[in-house]
Amino acid sequence: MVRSLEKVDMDKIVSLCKRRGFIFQSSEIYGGLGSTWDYGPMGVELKRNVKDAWWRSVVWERDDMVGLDAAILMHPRVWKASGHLEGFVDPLVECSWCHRRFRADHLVAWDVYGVNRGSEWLLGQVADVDPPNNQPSQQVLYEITGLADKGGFGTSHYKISDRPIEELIMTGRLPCPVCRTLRTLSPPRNFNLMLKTFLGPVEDTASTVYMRPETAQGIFVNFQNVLTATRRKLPFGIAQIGKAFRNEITPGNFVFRTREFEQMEIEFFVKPGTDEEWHQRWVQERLQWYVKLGIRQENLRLRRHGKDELAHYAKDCYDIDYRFPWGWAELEGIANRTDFDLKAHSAESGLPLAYFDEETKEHVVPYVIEPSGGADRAALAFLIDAYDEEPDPGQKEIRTVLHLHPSIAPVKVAVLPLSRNERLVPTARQVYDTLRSRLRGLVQYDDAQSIGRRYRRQDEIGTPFCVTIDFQSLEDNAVTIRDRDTMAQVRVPIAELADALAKRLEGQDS
RNA sequence: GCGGGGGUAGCUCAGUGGUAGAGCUCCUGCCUUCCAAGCAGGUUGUCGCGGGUUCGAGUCCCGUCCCCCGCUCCA
Repeated sequence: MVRSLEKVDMDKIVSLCKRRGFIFQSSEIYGGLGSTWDYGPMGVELKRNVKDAWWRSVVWERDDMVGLDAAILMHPRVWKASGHLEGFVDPLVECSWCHRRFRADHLVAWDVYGVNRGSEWLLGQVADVDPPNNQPSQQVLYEITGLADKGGFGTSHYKISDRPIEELIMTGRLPCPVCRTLRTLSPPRNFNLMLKTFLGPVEDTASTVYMRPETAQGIFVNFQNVLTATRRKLPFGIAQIGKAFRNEITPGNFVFRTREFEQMEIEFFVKPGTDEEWHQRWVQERLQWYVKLGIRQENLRLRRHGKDELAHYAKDCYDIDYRFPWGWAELEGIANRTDFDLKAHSAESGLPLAYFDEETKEHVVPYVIEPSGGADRAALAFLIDAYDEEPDPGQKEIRTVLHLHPSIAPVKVAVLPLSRNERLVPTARQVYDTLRSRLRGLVQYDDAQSIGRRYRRQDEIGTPFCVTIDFQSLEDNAVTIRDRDTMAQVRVPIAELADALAKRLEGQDS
């Protein structure tokens, strides 16, 4: 079974998602609403399975984790304390000539002075985006000072100094870092990435609240509650799955970046000093989760954030990236948030948020390791990685099949009578009824059209096993189990069918 | 926000001013044996939306929404 990424293009995925009921565009009959998507009957099963697998892995299978489900709407002061009100703002600068946009805080600017006989004068200004070395390039210097025409002279004649970016932009003498045009950069405009709404029926008197931009804060503000209620000792973690909202400037790539999305977040509280070790452990733990559920290792990578890339709360961060058809992109970030959040909420609320260490008889503010993944992104990655088109032996048709791990496949088993012949129906319905009650997960019944067509339909939604009832079944009380990946068939007595299927579905779990 | 491409049946798309189409899918019936099979039938459209020009608009004009690629960013 060779699955190459070249076969996957997003149009085919999007098309399959709609055709088979995985993902629909939201509000489609009204022309759609940008960046919002609805999960159909297959999609909701897939996404639930992904979330369940995550929950099982990080809560049920561990003894150092508990769960939580906090409200989406929280007190506005939460966002003041967390820094989102101030810091979750991208100051954007736009060049009116080339229409490129830059984050002002990613621009680095220098004044360039010429020096002659002890006096100095401003030759010009230079901007660059995330330069590798903290200096403007020689080429840029020549262009901005016009020295190239005069044959140029050495850098010893320059004096370079940093200045606040905003001030430089206002002077109009700072060129666009890409097209180098002068006087075209707009003043920085703040894009607050939080969605606002109003609490209370009358808009003018209602209070402004925010739709949470991350589920994490619900965990931090409940830290003391959980600690008291569960009598946990460090280290321990709190897991939460829930919707979050961000006014992304540029959403896109199907469900990859949307303004409403679902997070699977852990805040793992550890003693200061042990945080770096726990960080490494969680990075490996989380990476292996994707591998275990079937994502090919070569399509996954770890990427450590550069210092300049870190969020305002983070000391260190690794991304788990997946090789999407459009390139490497983040599935999950595992950050070391230090004691930033607990201390911030403690300061804002005036309440101590700390842990009493019985050994040292001291209060400590735990450090926090945060594995934070996107449920929608994970589901999409599983879908893409499972997608395959195989040549159909003997036929010219291609077989489209999702090689989904059984535990996340939307339909576990399909029950297919060989034909609609009425003699087959009672046995087929009986098998269907039994499997529905005995198996964990969705079981489908399909008797429409030829058996081959029905196999292909199930392949396309990634159903691991099909059970076929034929006329011989009426004689020997046995049915056929057909394997999605190999298309091989084995005959099993009906009495043993549920166990045989359960074994196959769970046997591939590890 | 800017540039480029696009929106016609469930899907992929054809249709450059004159009766809305094709392939696949889907549905019904027949078939005692297994991989989109065969035979016989059948359903499907606010041509993204709103205006305008015209005797007549899927087609031309204006506006608008949405999708894709790029610039940006994160889960």
